[in-house]
Amino acid sequence: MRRMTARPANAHQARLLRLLRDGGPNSRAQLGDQIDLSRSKLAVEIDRLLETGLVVADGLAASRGGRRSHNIRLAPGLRLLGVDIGATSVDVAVTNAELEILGHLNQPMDVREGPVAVFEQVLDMAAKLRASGVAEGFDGAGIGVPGPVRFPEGVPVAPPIMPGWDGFPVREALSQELGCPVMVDNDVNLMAMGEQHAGVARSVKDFLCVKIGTGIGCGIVVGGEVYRGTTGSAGDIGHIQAEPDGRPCACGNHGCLEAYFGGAALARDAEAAARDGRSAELAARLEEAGSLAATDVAAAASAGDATALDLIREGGTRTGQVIAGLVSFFNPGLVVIGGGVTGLGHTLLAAIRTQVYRQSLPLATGNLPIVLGELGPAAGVTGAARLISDHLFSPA
Amino acid sequence: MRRMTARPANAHQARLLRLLRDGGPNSRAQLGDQIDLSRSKLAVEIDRLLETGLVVADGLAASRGGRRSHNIRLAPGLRLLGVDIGATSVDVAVTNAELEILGHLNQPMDVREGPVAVFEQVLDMAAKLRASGVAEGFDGAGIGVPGPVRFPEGVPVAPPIMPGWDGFPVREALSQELGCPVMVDNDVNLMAMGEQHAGVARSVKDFLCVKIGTGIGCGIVVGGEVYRGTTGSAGDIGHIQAEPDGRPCACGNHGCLEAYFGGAALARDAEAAARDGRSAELAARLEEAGSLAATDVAAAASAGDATALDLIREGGTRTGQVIAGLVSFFNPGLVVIGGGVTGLGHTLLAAIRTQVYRQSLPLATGNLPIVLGELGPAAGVTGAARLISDHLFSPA
DNA sequence: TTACTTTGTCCTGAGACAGGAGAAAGTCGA
DNA sequence: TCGACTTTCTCCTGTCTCAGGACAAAGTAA
Repeated sequence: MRRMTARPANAHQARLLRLLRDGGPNSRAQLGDQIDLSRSKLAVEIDRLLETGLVVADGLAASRGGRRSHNIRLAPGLRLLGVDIGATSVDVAVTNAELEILGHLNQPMDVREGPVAVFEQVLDMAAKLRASGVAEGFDGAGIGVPGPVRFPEGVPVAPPIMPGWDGFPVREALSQELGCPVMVDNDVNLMAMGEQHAGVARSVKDFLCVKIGTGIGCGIVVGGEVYRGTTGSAGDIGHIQAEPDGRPCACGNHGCLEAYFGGAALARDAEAAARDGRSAELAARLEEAGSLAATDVAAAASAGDATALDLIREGGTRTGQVIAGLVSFFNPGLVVIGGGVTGLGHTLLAAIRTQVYRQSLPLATGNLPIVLGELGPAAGVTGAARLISDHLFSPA
Repeated sequence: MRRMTARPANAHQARLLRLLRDGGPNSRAQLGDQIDLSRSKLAVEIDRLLETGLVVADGLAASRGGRRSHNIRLAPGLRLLGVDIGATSVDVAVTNAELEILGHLNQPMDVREGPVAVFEQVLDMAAKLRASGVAEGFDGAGIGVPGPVRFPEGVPVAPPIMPGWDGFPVREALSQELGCPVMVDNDVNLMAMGEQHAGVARSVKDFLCVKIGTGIGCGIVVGGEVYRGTTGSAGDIGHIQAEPDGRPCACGNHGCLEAYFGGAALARDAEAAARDGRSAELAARLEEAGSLAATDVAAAASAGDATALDLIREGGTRTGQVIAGLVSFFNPGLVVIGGGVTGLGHTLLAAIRTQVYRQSLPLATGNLPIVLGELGPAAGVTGAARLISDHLFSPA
């Protein structure tokens, strides 16, 4: 299948494409209500978009009391690839132009095997999705990686948990393999974009999105745009000090948040609790599987195991301490908690909330919702699709 | 004198006014190099600005190898009032359109006396400056207050150290008294804008500006714009927890940064050190003055008093701990340290730097300058003038 | 004096754009 | 079934924006 190569010719067209992406198919008249353009100019720009094939006319809508309108929608054949590379697993999904997920695969993976092995797997998964019939090819791809990225070039920099990835030209390499435009970002930023597009953060301009997976990171959205910092490491909160002179951390410092919580720390603490007899429930699970993961703690907690609940509460309290500082500093309109560890659910959320509401300034917490992400594993891939669609729907 | 009431008619004119403000007088040709407009369009807009009186033609510049150019400059009679209200003193200054300070007064003041008394004093100071001949009237005024502000309305909200100010319509009241447009903001944000306009932060897009005065606050600049947060309390870092279960703080919590450092805490600790005999130097000063302030600690330190130096180092370390977390989170391109306590100078700066460089992520600190503000007390009033000039130089 | 550079003005044609007129297509009540 | 009214969409025209060429003005350098 011939892929879309067209790009909007001007800002008006870009605006229209984004309106159609975020609001779904719409008539000329209703688009006119959302954009500051005269009917005539609007008609001209839509005609041009129709010519390029970026949008299509799609039948008549129901009457709203007068002549029925022609529906305009984004090219139905447009396909985006969203890739969310985690520390221990990878998500690959295909979306249409409205960022609706048409196919989604998740596979275990070890990011430490390096970019070549990982992208072989990713391309294989993409091929499987193509074979399943949801796409004949891709018009663009967004990639999330679990570490800081030099965003303009799409290159990971100094990723602590990703040896072998430093400086690897992800964007360029994948763009060649896939034959379409590619954008690369931090996985946490993509989760924030996903929740902003289709999740709990719709219509919020300034918010934080805390992702607790193997490590802990935070997506920062300012004025509706992801803020990435000067070197692309903004939001790297896993190594903020939670306890002066506390536990040693893999990063070389002491007392980092990640030394106390996150998938890795939680698994280690759970194994310790299983071994020294504090929790029979966890010990049984360790016996069975040979090692423990965050999901085991979640299961033990929902089975009522007191030690597991304590581990979650303590981790939530530590995380809440750090978030409380960030809330005072950043004064967000919303805090979203997401990532693999959200399986810990409301025990975790309650601990975080308690700590933040107790410790942050009343003015900053007065109207501050702290909520779990609503998209789960779809957040990352949706955000990835959104990243590349923002790129495709910009004037060339 | 008749004040300027004209405002730029469109974005081009606004852009030109800001170029002239930030770059000084300039020829049409050189302005054309900095703005994306054709010579003809540029000439039309400049002619219109000349008609409104917002800019004036000001003689011929030296030849650059051809015909000499006419200098264009901002209206030389334009006068802005910059007001920086602190906890214990107030700065009032007059600037021209290029934000150069033409007159500057500083007086002690107690913000707790409430807005009516304070503004009486401010208006009196403004009248003194007018009487000194630097201004015949004001085209606009920027006001900084030491607490959070609902920015669009120009109203302080829930200011902890400013009882009686909550909800006082500062913008409206002063606009009536002065008969000119007024904008109100947090004093820390104005300091950041000042350092950005004329100080160490020129040409830096994303930076933090930590102001250590009576309390401790932080101005956040994202993409060249001050970020104020959802309710205007962004940057309120004085009550971030520096020590779990630490000293009680006036805010009701425990272990806040302001319980350990800032003008108020430093004075209290110094008095304690003087009383229990740890420092003869400080004891002598306490004897003499009846109370101690941060300046006494600074003087004792530069006289070589070990206890005073320790107090500064410890405070700097605490502050550095908090800033380290913010640097990991925000990944700024620059950190500016300012406020009254900068008299403590390089002892303080060294302690902060040590802590931040030790504790933050290498990627975030790799190229991160941490420097003292360069404008001193002029930062706040310059920022205030800049705030109102940004407003005046926006399309009406 | 001549050749060349820089600055600034004038003019024209291309395109952007708003809004009126009106055709097309529908609803609804009598 | 008919007429009044609404909504959608197209076409047209006049106004405004704007870029860039031509050219005049003013200077430098040899």
